[in-house]
Amino acid sequence: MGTDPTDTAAPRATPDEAAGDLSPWSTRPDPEAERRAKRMAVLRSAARQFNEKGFRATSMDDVATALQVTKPTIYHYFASKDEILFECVRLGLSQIREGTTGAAERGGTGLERMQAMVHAYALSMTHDFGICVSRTGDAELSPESRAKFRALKREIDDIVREIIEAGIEDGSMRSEDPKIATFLVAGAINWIARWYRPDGARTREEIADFAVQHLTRALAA
Amino acid sequence: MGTDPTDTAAPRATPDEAAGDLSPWSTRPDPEAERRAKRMAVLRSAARQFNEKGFRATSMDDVATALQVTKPTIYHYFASKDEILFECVRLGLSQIREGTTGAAERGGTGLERMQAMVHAYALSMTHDFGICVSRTGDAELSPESRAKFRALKREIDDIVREIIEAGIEDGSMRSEDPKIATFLVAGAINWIARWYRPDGARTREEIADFAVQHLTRALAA
DNA sequence: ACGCGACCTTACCCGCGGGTATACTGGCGA
DNA sequence: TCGCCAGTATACCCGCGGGTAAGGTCGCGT
Repeated sequence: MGTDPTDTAAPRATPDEAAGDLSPWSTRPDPEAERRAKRMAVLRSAARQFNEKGFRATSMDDVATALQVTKPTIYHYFASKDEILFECVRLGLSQIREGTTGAAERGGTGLERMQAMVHAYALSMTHDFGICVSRTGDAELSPESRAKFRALKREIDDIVREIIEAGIEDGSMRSEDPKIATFLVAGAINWIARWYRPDGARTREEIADFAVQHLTRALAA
Repeated sequence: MGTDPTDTAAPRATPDEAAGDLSPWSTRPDPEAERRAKRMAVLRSAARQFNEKGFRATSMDDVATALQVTKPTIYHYFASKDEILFECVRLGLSQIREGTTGAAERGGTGLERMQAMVHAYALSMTHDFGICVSRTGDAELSPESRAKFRALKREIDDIVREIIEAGIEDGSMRSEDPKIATFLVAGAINWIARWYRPDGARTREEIADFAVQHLTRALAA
């Protein structure tokens, strides 16, 4: 049993000093990178099932069995179902934010930045966590998570609105009500998550490109 | 008790013949109109709560107590929670369909019909049952209801797409992919249900008017 | 060697909520 | 005056699912 010398690992060099844990030697199977990888696997699997069956209709047993483990294993990595959902939408929102802020900070006219922004945003809506953002209603989160969720979504809306306002200011765009225009644009993009299918007639990129074309036409001066 | 002659009704004329039940005399408190009114009250109350808290988070007790009755009373009028949700979305969808088909069948260019269609559709998304349509995911319905729900939604999409295609044909509109354009337009409109608040800065009509202006600009030739 | 701690299991708890069995009431027709 | 039926209530059932208690195993550092 325990006496079997399964010496599968590489030569274990005795760390000549307490050189921290950065040494590429040390323990082979990684300290906590594995933990993060497992957390990530849980989130991916959960997000996919949430998107398919809905959050409430997906039980923790569903999440666990999809990963071939049992429920308490999941709870070893996450405190609650709410935390899992929140992490999913947080990941989705940070991906969207990276894309949209990247577009906002690049050079060019407002219209050009808008084009880059729509492209990045639309692409995000075809990936698991982005879909999760669109499909998750405020009601499914705990009050605290809901507050953070709303704040993060609001950030995205603000970025979009600021780009539109900048475009109006520099004359490359026009709209009588940038606030409502923002909601309509965001709605068209968010809704992609509801109908996009990976095996559909169009690729992600084609959809994103078309969304850019269609949505900017409504605002171009 | 029962001897109290509460003769609140109009003079009860003895029906001189078995003249059916169409006579405006006959029994005062109506035969089944009241039943329909009560069913409708249940649906209204349920829809509002579904929109506010979400379908799964709204219990049948919630629906009942909001109407100052108890659960079995609700089940006297509806067979299941699923039926209630389905009736809500059916009402919402038929309202949308009336508006959009009305627009499709009126005269004028494709663009003009599109304007009328967007206006009616957007208006529907600011009313209880329309909001219900937008917020209800396929996953919350039973398999049978889900199939019907999808078929009805598909009808709406078809109407929108046909208007767009007609507009392209008559030269009043242009788009490289009417199918995806339909989804983007429908998405922008459906999403209204997610952010519209009756006490917001804009009235329903203002929002609908602006949606017309914004969304048709993306497709006008 | 030994024990400790990370990890994963089996087995369980318990509240919530959809739905029901049953019984009471009041009004209408005969 | 009797019974029937629509309508409503009280009290209950029970399965589902989030979350936990407690124990086993493996691999590491000492």
